[in-house]
Amino acid sequence: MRDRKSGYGVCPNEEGCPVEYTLDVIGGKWKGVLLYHLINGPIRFNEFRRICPTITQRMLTLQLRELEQDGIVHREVYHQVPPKVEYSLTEFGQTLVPIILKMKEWGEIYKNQKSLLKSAEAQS
Amino acid sequence: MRDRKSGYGVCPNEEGCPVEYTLDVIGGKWKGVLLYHLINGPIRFNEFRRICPTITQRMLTLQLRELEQDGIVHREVYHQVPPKVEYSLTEFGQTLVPIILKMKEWGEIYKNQKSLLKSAEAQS
DNA sequence: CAGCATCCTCATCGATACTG
DNA sequence: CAGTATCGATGAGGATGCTG
Repeated sequence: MRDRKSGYGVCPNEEGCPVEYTLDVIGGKWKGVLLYHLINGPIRFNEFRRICPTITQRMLTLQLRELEQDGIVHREVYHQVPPKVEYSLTEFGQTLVPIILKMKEWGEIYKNQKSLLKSAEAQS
Repeated sequence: MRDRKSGYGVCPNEEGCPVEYTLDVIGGKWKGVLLYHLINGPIRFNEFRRICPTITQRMLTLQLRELEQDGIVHREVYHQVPPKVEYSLTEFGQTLVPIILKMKEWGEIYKNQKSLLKSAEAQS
């Protein structure tokens, strides 16, 4: 992911790939999850680490930076000791909320159902 | 992507990551695009290659296989000469259509707007 | 036509150590 | 607390050649 330089516009002769653009923004390994949690309000760096213990510090930083650069996430630095940084959705980021929620919804519904369908298809 | 073995369930202590599951299914580099085009009906292998000229044969095969294994896409083989294989959305795959369309919508709207917001934020 | 197999490259990601 | 820097391993992905 994040090969936007060469990534977006992979279908040069055709207009119909805005889906790809969207996926490029939210399709990172962790971005969906991070965004999902940001819906409820600002989150601090180490809060994320608690929420997703398996994400490495490095990845968390990188993914957040990308979201920040895409204008999805705002990074608010409080210059104090100890330091405090809060991440939140920008107005632009808010426009993604419906999609995130739909993905959440779908995941909840079909997370289990899929295995059923798969085994059913395997028999046919 | 497609590290489902270790990928899904990265937030072990928490339930709220169905988003991740969904992204795992549609988040592949090309899956979104492939699915998007399948909304309009079955597509043959080389049709895809025409639609997305930059995708390699190998990648196309792999991505389609994954979608097939996830029960999203159906692969219909016509045993004839020359061979013909048609890919289509399964019923299960159809449940993803609203999400795909929402992503398409978002991509269309914000593809341009983003750059505006970004430059605006850069100045602040 | 619609692939599979192989080789190889380069980006991604994790682990570890260090910092304002 | 919230990172950055560096190194090394892994695996995604491209190029090429062959097949039913």
